[in-house]
Amino acid sequence: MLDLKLIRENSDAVEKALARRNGGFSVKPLVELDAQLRKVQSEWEQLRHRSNEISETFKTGKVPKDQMDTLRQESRELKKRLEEVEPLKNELETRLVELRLGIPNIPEPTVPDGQDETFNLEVHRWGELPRLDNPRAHYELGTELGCFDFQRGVKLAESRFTVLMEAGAKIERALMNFMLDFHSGRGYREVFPPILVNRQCMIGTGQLPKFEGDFYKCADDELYLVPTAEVPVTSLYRDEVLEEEQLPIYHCAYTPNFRREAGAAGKDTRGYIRQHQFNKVELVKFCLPESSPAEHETLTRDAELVLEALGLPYRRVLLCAGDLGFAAQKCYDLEVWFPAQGKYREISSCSNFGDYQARRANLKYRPSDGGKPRFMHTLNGSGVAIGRTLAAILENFQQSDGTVKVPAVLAPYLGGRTLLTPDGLR
RNA sequence: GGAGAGGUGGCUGAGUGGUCGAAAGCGGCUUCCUGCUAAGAAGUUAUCCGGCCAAAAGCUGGAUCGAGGGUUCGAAUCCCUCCCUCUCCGCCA
Repeated sequence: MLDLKLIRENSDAVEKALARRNGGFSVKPLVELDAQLRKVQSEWEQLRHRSNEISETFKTGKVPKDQMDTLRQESRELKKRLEEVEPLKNELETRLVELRLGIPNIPEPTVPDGQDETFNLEVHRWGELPRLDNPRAHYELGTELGCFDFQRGVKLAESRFTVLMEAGAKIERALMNFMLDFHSGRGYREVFPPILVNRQCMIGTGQLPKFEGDFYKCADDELYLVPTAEVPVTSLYRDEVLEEEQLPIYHCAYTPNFRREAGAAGKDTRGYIRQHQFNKVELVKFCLPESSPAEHETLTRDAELVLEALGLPYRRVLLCAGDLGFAAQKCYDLEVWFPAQGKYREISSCSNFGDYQARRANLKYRPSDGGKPRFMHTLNGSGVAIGRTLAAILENFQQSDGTVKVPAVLAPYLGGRTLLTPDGLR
């Protein structure tokens, strides 16, 4: 959510900044509604004021008998008028909030222009690409090695659900534990949040109300399956005022994630890249406004270190304004190399949200100089997506004999076994 | 799921129709005193929105005692609906 005063007083500048995004967002209707609301609010306040005055005179008990009825009458008339003005005021307020919730964050100045991912800027690359004559796709290789059962996944749920079998399940679990241990050893406090969350959480981080169709919802309970751990973890301190000394706060969290992939028909239909349910370890930071740019860099770096520890070649990309997520003001994607596809694919997305989510979720801190509570800044990034990591390991570390060398850092989580063969892990 | 109790300021907790944005205590902040590891005294201490103001300060209006509605000139207080928490029972990994 953007600052209403900022929109009101700099609507042209805000409009211009938002124009860098796709989607034709305009604050004009919001500015008009705001002016209208303030007019109505002013009348409403005057009515309430007079009404309060009348009550006040009663309170003193010094009202002559003959005036009491007149005042009572006036108050009743005020109330009648209020019954017209108040619903209007409420309606305008509701609409204003709805409009505000529908406005995305403003791209930060260092974010490049551009409408789509072709305008994203590569920041750097890491790792050597594997030399493979005929790299096989992770889904073929993984099925052969008994890691995936795609058909039965569909039988149990529907398309884009997969059963991980034996070595596949074990490596997935090893990755989960490895990433959690990795990050909690680097100052990220581990949390394991609810996977069903209420609507307020989804609004707080920016998923709702704009993207209603993208998420799974429990019909009878007004609860949503989390599309990312970002949602519950960012909401941890919702409606709280923390002390400045408590910041920054770093959390890491594993959750399964659920996405309807509504707009993704035909994309990545084969394989383990795009699932309705997938595992991810997420990093979330809460910090002071002035430190969020630096925190963004270190958070992204922490995600990169996971890929480096695993030995997976990747590149970092700075997203252009048109490719930026709704709530983000700046975002780096980490893309891991998929030899069979011959391209880099997103495996982590690290965003700085500024105070955008903090306004929505009401995340504040009290400055140590004793000033008024202020909105903090929030950041998060995948640290990293586990399913895609498994797929990348299969593709990058496959060998000519059909086996896969599993990264050594996972050995402690696999009973020391790091060679994936058709007969399982050895 | 059943029965009961309850939701008040950063916390504890009083308040059953106006004198209540709210006692008291704790905590926080400021000043004073003293001076040595702690204590005393006084004052101060919620959030949000609007207006005046270039802005801050300040002044001023409005809202907020779980949420929404109702009764009344007037609601933390009375009535209705909903949500949540706690205790006991039941059920259950």
